[in-house]
Parts: sequence; structure tokens; C-alpha cells
Amino acid sequence: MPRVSRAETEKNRGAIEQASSRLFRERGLQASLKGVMGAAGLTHGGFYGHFKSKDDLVAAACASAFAASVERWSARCADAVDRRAAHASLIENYLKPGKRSPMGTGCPLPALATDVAREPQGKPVRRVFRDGLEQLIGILSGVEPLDSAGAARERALSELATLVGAMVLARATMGSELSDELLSAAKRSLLEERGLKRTNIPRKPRVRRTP
Amino acid sequence: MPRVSRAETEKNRGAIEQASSRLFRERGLQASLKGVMGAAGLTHGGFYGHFKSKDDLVAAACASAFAASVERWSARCADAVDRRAAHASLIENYLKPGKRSPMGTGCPLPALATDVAREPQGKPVRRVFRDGLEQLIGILSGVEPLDSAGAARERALSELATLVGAMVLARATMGSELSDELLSAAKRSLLEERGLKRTNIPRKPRVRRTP
DNA sequence: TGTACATCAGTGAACGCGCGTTCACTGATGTAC
DNA sequence: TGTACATCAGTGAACGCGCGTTCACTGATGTAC
Repeated sequence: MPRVSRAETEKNRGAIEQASSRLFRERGLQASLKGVMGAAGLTHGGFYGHFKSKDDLVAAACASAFAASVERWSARCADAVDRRAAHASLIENYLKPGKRSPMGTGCPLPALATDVAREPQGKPVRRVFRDGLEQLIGILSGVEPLDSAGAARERALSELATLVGAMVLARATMGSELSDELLSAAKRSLLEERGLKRTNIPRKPRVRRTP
Repeated sequence: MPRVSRAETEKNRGAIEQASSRLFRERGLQASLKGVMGAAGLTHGGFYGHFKSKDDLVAAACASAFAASVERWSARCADAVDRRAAHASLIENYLKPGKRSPMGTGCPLPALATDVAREPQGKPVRRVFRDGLEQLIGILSGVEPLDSAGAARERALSELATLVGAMVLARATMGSELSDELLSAAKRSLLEERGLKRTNIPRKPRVRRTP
């Protein structure tokens, strides 16, 4: 079957990156290259034509996962009528019960943070993770109340901690009532304590699609 | 060298459990049995004389980690002059920068939650984790302000989410300024927004030790 | 545009290694008398 | 209390398997003329 056209090669590289981004979140960073290559529709031997090493792929996969999250968060903000609506939308969406599973298509923070914490200090994925986290912090800071001025970042940090912690614990307890409780408790705390109760927030009218 | 006395055998079983409890938190649930047995001062072959399987050990290790946390949290509460002091003490201690590392001796929630989330539904460790989490929730609920009545549990859930999320993210970014920021932002949010500022809380006088 | 040939993306076997688990063996412990 | 012997906790080799990585090979692609 080999060889393959240049366009095909590039498409394959993208497929490996996408598959790994999903599988690393789903199964952890120790997910196998054979599994990744299989999910990309290839055999394992061809991997080193695309990436220097597994560490290299891990970094690329993590970056890709963050890029997708940043894009989704930004789109959500752009769709909201104002900052408060955007803020509430980000929180409500993040803690939806449906977001617990599958892990492979969700936010990289709860999916990968503990694995990244176990990676040695020099590994490339650590920097990628930190850069991605900073981007999400930036977006969340941007929808914090303006009156608190320089405290916006600090608020964003503690809110992100609540979001990530609630999701991580909800996943570990999935299938029990406690799991739902964790998500709704975090949601209520974040929304109500900041005056972001759902009923207070105007919604943008949906754009009607052409049928 | 074999065989060994009954007392020795029991001590060895305890050593395996302790070593695994530390190594599973440190390296994740895929830490090897050979590593665990070595850390307990034994060779790998003897493992199955003490435990039925690795899954069995994982459950025991998780239970042991929670038991240690429950004991420490309870002692901390007992040492405080009142509920508010206990509440602040739990939060401040949990988010101390020194608690980021080593992972092997800290709270099992940030160390194991994501690994537990990836375990299949039937695995014994899932129930052990949930039971342990419920115990910690119970302790934290017990120091929430009484005036909020039935809301104590809900508050405890969202506070625990913040604690765990902050620690998980701080560990993933360890070595950067962001890591410290995450811990202090979460601490300030939890303490100040609940009127638990350090300066408001009376301290118990230290018992003088005999020199 | 058509032909001849060099390139190289993907294949699949192979490498050394570590995993969880099993098992024959050892020899001090615990027991029966 | 002392002796003879059965028990069984721990050892270390072995099992089949999957891992990350390497490599000789293949044959369609891309290029030179």
C-alpha cells in the first residue's frame, strides 16, 4: 500500500494527533502508541515517521486538546450578550453532567493534570500544559466582574480550581448520587455566590438556521 | 531465609500496604508490584501470599490512605478552639505549598481521583474511594457554619472541589509562579469569602513541651 | 505529455524490557507427642 | 522441657503479554528529462 501522497501524509499526521489527544485524555498519558496508531487507521511502525518520540506526541496531543478548549470557550463568550452571561455560560457548561464522560473529548485540565504532575520536570508536556492553562485563565479572567480590577485573575484561578476539582471528583464517583451532588454544589456555589443566578441573566436569541 | 514468624508475617503485610499506599499516590495506580514489594523490603514473588490480586491491593492501599487523612483531619479539628478555627485550619493546611510534594504522603483525593475515574465501574477501589470521600465530606461539613443548616454538606462539597482542584493544578504546574498563585488564590477565596480571615480566628495556646 | 527512476510513507517483524501472575523450592516456625 | 516433623512465608525463575523503539522492505508517489 505504501507509499502515500503528501496530502495523505499530512492528513495521517493530523489523524495521529487527534487520536492521541483523545486517547491520552481517555486512558491517561500511558495510553499505548499501538492504540493511538490503530485509532488513526495506521499500524504502529509508521509512528516515527511523524513524531520524534512518545514524549513529543504527548506534548502535541496536549497542545491540541487545549487549542480545542480555548476555541470552544471563546466561541461561548462570543455568543453571550455580555460578560456576566458569558461567565455564567462557561460555568454552567463546564459542570454539565454530560461532561463527565467521555473524558477524551473534554477539558484537558481534569483529564491530564495529575498525569502531568507525575511527569519529570524537563518533559515538554509540562510547559504545554502550563501555557494552555494560562490561556484558559485569560479567558475566564476576561469575564470576571470589572469592579474587582486586578483581582480578576485571582478570582479566575480559584474558580478554575473549583471547576476542575468538581469534575475530577465527579468522575471518580461516577455512577453514584454523590457525583451529581458534587457538580451541582460547585455550580450553585460559583453562580450564586457571585450573583450569577441563571434567572438574572438575559439570553441571546437563537439564530434560526435555514432548513 | 523463609519461613518467618506469624508476627513477622503480619508486619510484612502492613509494610506492603503502607508502601503501596505511598507508591500508588506517588506514581499512580499503575505503579508496579515489584516496586511496592521492594519498598516493603521483600521480593515480588511473595505478594500473592498476602493479597488476592493487584486490584485487591489497590483497594487496601486507597482505604489506608483515606484512613490516615481522616485521622489527621479529625486531630486538626480536635486541636482547634472552635468550629471556625477548625474550618480555617483545615483549609490553610490543605493548601500549604509544602503539601504539593511528595504526593505519596498527602491526601488521596488529588493523588488518586483521576486514576480512580479511569478504573472500570466494578473495581473495588471505586467504592473505597467513594466511602473515603464521604468521610472527609462528613468532617468538613461538621465545621461549616451552623446557620446554613442543611446547606452544610453542599458547602463542604464545593469547598472540597476547590481544595482538590487547586492542589491538582498546582502540582501540574509545580516549579512555576502560577503554581503558588493557584494555592494562594484558592486559600484566599475559601477563607475570606466565608469570613474566616486568619486574623479573626483565635488560636489555642500551644502546650509547652518538657525540655 | 510520456517515460524511467529515485524517493520515502507505511508495513510488520524484531529488539530488549517490565508487567501481573504462577510455581517448585527452601528452611525456620509452630505443633504433636 | 525436648525431640521429630509438618507447615507455610518468602524466594527467584518462569509464563505470556504489551510496551517504546528500530529497521529491512515495499511499491505508489513525485521528479528529471
